[in-house]
Order: sequence, then C-alpha cells, then structure tokens
Amino acid sequence: MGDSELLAHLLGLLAEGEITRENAELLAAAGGLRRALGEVTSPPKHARRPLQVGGEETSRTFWTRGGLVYENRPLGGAGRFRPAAGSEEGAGMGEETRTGEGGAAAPSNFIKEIVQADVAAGKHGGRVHTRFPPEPNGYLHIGHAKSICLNFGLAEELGGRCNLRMDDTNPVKEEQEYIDAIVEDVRWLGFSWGDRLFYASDYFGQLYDWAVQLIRAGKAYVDDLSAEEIRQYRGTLTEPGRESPYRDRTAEENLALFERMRAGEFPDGSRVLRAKIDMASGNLNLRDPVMYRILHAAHPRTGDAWCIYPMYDWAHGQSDSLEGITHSICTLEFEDHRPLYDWFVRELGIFAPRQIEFARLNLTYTVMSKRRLLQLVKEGPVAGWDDPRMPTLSGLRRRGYTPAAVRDFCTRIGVAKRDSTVDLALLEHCVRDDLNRTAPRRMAVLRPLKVVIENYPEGRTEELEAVNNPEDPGAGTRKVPFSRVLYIEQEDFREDAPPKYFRLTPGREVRLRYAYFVKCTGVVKDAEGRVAEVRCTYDPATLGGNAPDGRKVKATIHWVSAEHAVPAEVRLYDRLFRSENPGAGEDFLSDLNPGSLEVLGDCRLEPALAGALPGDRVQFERLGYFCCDADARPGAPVFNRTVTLKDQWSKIEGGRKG
RNA sequence: UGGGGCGUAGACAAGCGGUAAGUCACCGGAUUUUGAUUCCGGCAAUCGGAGGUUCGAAUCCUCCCGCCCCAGCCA
Repeated sequence: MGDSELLAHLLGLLAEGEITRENAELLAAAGGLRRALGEVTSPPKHARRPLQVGGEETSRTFWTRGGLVYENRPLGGAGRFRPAAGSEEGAGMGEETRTGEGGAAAPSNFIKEIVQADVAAGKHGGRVHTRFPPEPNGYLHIGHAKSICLNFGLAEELGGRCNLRMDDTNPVKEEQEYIDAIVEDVRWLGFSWGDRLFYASDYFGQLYDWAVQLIRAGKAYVDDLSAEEIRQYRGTLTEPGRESPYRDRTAEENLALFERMRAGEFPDGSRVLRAKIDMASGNLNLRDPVMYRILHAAHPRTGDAWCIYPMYDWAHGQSDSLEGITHSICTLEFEDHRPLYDWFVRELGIFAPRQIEFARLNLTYTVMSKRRLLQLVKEGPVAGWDDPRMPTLSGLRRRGYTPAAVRDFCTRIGVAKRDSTVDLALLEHCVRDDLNRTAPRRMAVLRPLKVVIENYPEGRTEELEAVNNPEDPGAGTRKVPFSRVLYIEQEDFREDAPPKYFRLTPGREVRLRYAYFVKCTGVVKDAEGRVAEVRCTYDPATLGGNAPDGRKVKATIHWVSAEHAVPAEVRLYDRLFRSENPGAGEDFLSDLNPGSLEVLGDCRLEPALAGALPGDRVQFERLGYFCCDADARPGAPVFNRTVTLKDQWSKIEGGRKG
C-alpha cells in the first residue's frame, strides 16, 4: 500500500465515522503512519500498534483498535486509558464504564465467564443449570458456603436454576442427621432450590440400567480380584497397570455376574464392576475405575433395597446429566476425574454437562477437612458440630455470624484455581461490617468492678436515654437506669495508669456513656490489697454526657446500674487454633488454642437485655458483637462473643508489653 | 521418573499484547459521647526465574524453579 492509498483509506474511515478528524490527523502526522494504517485495514488479533507522536516532549502514545485510535494516558485511578479526544467511543467508555450504576455488582470470575460464553454461544439453548452436591457425611462448613454461593449465585444472576443434591452413594458414611443439617444450613444462607432437592440415590435404578448397557457394549466387566490385588494391578504413578485376568469375560458372563452381585449372592469386597478403559493411562482414574462395589449396608434412604452401590465417578456425572445440569462445578482435586466424567457420559450417549473446577477455600487458624472436623467433634476439644469455634455453618450461626456476612465473605474472596488461604481477618471484617449496621447497641459489663458515686443520692434512679444504633437512626432509643452504685469494666480502671491510658484512674474525670462525667476520688481495697471498689463523684451539670462549660474528657466508658443489672453468662470465643495453618504438622490437635473459650459467669447486663432470645445479635458497646445462645433461660441470658470490636488500645498496650 | 493443575504486594484477587484495579491487613491523619464506625492519605520501579518474539509482554513462545492433587471397593 502506498501513501496515497493509505490516505484514501484514512479518508474512508473518516467518512464512515470510524475515526474522527482529529484522530485522522494524528495518524497522518504520526511517524508510524504506514504500519498503523495497515493494521486498521484489518485488525488482526494481537495487532494494536502505538503511534509515537514525534517531537512532543510528552511523548503521547496512541494505538488503534477496531478502526479507532486511542490515546494511552493515565486517568488518575479511575481508568487507565480513554479513547483519544474526539473519538466516537469517547462517550461510551472511560470512567463511567468502570463505576457502573447501582454500585457493588458481583465480581466476575473465570467460571462466570465460561458460563456466560456458553450462554452467548447458545449452548443448551442458553440455559444455565447448576447444582450443589454435598455428601451427607458431615456438617457444611464455610468452604461449602463458597461453593453454595458460587452455584446458587451463578444461577440467580444468569437467570438459571440450581439444584440441591445429596451425593449419597456411600451408606456406611452417610446419615439422615447430616441431610437435615445440610438442608437447614443452605436455607439459612439464604438460597432456595424450589422443589429440586434430589438424591443420587434417586438414580440407583437408572444407574444400574446404564451399567448393564455398558456391559452389553463390552465397556464394563465384573472383576473378581480382591481390593488388594486391584491395587497391585493398578500400577503406580510412574508405571502402567496390568489388565485383570477377568477383564475379557463375555458380556453374558458379566451380565449374569452383575445380576448376582445385585441379588446379594456375594459377600462385600468379593467382586466389583469396572469400566474397561485403559490400564496404561497416565491418569490413574482411567485405569479401569471401579463403578460398583458390594456393600451389604442399609442406606438412609433406600434402606436394604440395594447391596451394590455406585462409586462417585459412576454416579456423579450421570446424576448431573439426568438433572440437565449444564455446568457441574467442583473443586480442583476432581480435575483428574474430568476425563472419566466425560468418558461415561459419552459412552452412554446422554446429555453432557460441563465440569469446571475451582480452588477450595482454606482459612487461617482453622481446619476445613471433614475428617478433621469430625475428629474435633469426636475427640472432644469442641462441644459439637455447632460449637461456636467451628468453621461449620451451624457453628458460625451459633457464634452470631449472619448469612449476609458469610455471603459477603464468599463474594469478596473470589473464585480462582490457585490454592490459597484466606485471612480470618477478612471473615471477621465481614461480620463486623454487617453487624455494625444492624446490631442494636447495649451496655454490658463482663468483669464487674463496683463504682460508688459518693455525691449521688441513695435510692435515686434516673432513666437515661440511650441510642440503639448510631448507624441506624430508625433503630430509636431506649431507657437505661442510672443509680448510685454501678459496675464498670475492671479494665476501665487502673490505679496506676500507664501513659496513653485514657480511662478511669484516681483524680481523672471520664464520661459514663449517656450519663454523667465522673471523677475518681479514691479506691477501697480488700484484705489482699486488691481494688474492691472505686469511689467517684459526678457532675450533675453533665447529664447526658456533655459539660456546659465545654470541658472535655478523653474517655467514655460503659456501665451498668448495680441494682438493675441482669446477671448473665458470657462466653468469649477466640480462634480455635493458635497457628495459622494447623494442618502443617500432622498433629493438628497440638496446635489447639487453649484460650479459645473463656466462660465469664458473673457478667452484668443492662435491663433491656433481660428478655434476649436465642439468636439475638447485639453489640456490647466497646466490647464486640454478641449473640444470645440457645442455652439462655428466662432471666438467665447467655451470650456468645461473635467477634471483638477493632481495638487500637490493645495494640498500643500490647506493643508496650512486647 | 507418569498424569493433571497453579505461581501478581503480608492475605485474597483483577488483568485476556499497550505500559500493575479493588478488598482485607498494616501505617499515618481528621471527625467521634464506642480507643468502634466514617472520612482522607500512605503501602508492588513490577508480575517465580532466565531467555526469546514484538515498537511494546504479567499477558505469546522456550527452558528452568517452586507449590498442590492423583496409586479408596471415599467423595
């Protein structure tokens, strides 16, 4: 192309409105004119070329894309580039696009992109259908929440459906209790599966028929090898396996044997049905995987109807197929199984879902494997699956976590294929964030220290007004009784105050929240010399918490009127493990945090808390968020600490000590 | 030594050939009747390493290094 042709082309683009006059001029002026215009003619995939504008000290760079010319320049945070001035695209691109309206849309991830691409390509008629398929052999944990949010969230967002399916193919491990707990937990998280609660066991009959089909096609056989022999024949990671001597039985023979397996004629472990694939495959899953094993065990749903049970690989893909699942999302360790998943579906000639794998969640300071969680429950360091220190959904619920906080956490951690361990601090941030907006504030003294206000009349009580939630004016106010004898937190008084300590100390004035300024005049000690009582005077002019003369105090502390206080038990929970990765050593139990639970039996709550119901969540001012436990009885509240408030002072003091 | 994956700040994570988003954590500073919240500011000369392709590479190619998963008749 000569220069004149290029010019003609440029003018053509200009005429068609593909580029602006200004851009055309820039192009013409640019040193790389020839090459750039060449690209504009038919922009190949990776062919954006910058044009250095000669002579300008700012050295502005431009590049072309789809016939448009863009200028490369920083946008101060919002976006990195914008179309060059005057470009038609200018109106539609730039900062607006990034910010979008409506605020926080669910972030995208590689799975969503795959699904969206499939929808755009018209696969399955643009249908999206996912499923969450737990095995009912334990309680759901926060890692499952990631999967639940992914599967149900994707369906919701893309106008599809998501099934809940119990992957109940191994009766020796599964229990109805777990099924019930799973249903409750998914519902609690806020997702619904309509009438689509399924069980892999629903498909036992179909699976059996399909197995017969494979046997007839010569693709499956009954193997008499023992478990040990099968293992030996399988070979190793680096050596190919050997074919079983029973591999070439006739279809008739296999059919007869398989029927007898089903009829219960053989003992457990004596025979299996195997798929006939490739004993030399580098992928061990393809070395004639077992499809059925003999298990004379009662199944929670099918009872004694079966004594042969399908293996995961034989059941899962076919269940997905039967339910019309378009995208079968699972964790990374199943990546190796995908070829087998695809093989079964292909050999059967049935609807083929697409399996996509993502990295499972790991969280610092806890363990996530069901094996270890079970061990914690069985061996007793924890009170049960719903112990508030457990990462189970039932544990988090009892701890006081909200479904919204868990969901928020799941969207913030993202979805990728990288093995990662998320900082517990992020989960805690999510609850604080939610509870800060929604939890009513109350005053509670966990470790009481008696305070007597010497100049306050005995027998007098005032009802002071306190705001329920400064973040939510709609939450209104409540009355809190004030009287001569109060309790404050032991840590809010120090006879010898260290530097930076703003709280009560002899001679210092502080504010009692929503009440008065009080000044410490002295202490009363017990026989051992410990401070048993703090003496104060109050300034009546500071009612409500402000001094008419404008004087300030450095601290505001919470309190409870002794006479009106409600005694309560409060359970302080902390991380279950002392190390970030308790799984590092094999003996994860040795990493248990001995201080993961502290029970305080002598707490005093403001009267508004007397009628707290299990599940009620509140903020104890200055202390943290707490949730009324199911152990609470009328007149005897029990609270669990969900999470502390962020605490600058503990850092200052901790730093001084360290 | 086989097969399958993954390597971007302390922790997650965008990025999909145009010159390193965001969040948490952390560190300031402002406001504050929660040492909370909120706000504002700081925090990666560089994407595991080395070569190569290209005007231009975290993005493409090659080799190397590291980590994870697989030898259940578990899921």
